[in-house]
Amino acid sequence: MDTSHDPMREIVYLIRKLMRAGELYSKELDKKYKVSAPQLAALNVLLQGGAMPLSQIARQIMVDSSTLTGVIDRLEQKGLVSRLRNDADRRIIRIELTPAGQTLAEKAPPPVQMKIVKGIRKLEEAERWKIIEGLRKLAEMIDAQDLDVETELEVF
Amino acid sequence: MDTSHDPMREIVYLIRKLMRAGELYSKELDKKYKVSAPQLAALNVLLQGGAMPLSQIARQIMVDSSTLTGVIDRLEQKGLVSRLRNDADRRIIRIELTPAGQTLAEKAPPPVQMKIVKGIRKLEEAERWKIIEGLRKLAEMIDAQDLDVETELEVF
DNA sequence: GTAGGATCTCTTGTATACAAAAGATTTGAG
DNA sequence: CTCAAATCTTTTGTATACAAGAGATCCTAC
Repeated sequence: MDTSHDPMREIVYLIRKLMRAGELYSKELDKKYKVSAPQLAALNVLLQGGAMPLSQIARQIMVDSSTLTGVIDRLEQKGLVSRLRNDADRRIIRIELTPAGQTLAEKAPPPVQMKIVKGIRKLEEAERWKIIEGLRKLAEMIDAQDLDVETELEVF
Repeated sequence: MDTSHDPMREIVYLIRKLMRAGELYSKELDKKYKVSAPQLAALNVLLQGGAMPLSQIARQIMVDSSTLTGVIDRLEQKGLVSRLRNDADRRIIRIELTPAGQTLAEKAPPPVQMKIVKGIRKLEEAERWKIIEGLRKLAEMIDAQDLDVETELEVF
């Protein structure tokens, strides 16, 4: 994709590249630790926050509940978490780490795009802050707007 | 996810958020134009570069060939592209836009994360360049390294 | 000319992802 | 108290994604 003349396209291209790196990192994690990045993300949330409902984990790692159901299924099959029906409100299923899950969550790398982190580590402090500020601004923009494809036909 | 005290985690969190925005944007595109973001990306590459083999499209939009097979399948079912067996080298299948595909590729928004683009458009010129430079650095880092999960256990 | 490797596409298997809707349960309005 | 609305998890359907390998075809040595 030729991005040499359009800053807009270049940013999008670069973000796409970062996304890919994240996906490849997940595959690598899966090979070495037998857990994917989303699975590890869930384990980490549980390690930090203790047992909690599925919906709360979903919010924290920003995936749909229906997606997380499958993720938790696979973690349960591996014996890393267990489901507990809440007696006070029987709609809620509390997910908790098993001892094996706790051990893995403590020793495994964080559920993130490590290649990116490696890259960031090599940057100067000032560079790092420039990136953070830029990304924060983008994230704010995304929060503030709603999705609206229709009105954007003339953008490019 | 609490990112208040760790710049590393914050960057990763923000990138994750941008990734999600891209996915949601694709769903929205699909609803309005009946083509997803990867499908539109393929159409755009064809619009820019003319008919070309599947493998070349895959390289340009940075997906695996096996992934693109399915994407092209769905575009073909919708009558937006057609497959042509190359006579000189019968392994190669040239993908080309149909008239309908051409029309759609010309009128649809670019195959990108429009929410992000909308955000970027609102930034000052200087801000914009800060972000681009930061992302470029990250992308360079990612290019320069190989994936290595094992040695990263102590990072956090 | 032919055997072995390289290349291109497709198939199979697994894991995300979301939307929409279903099922179970709780809450709230009247 | 009861019935409708809201909430939580799961199911179903569709679309990415990659790895590994199969199948077809081409190319190179010999």
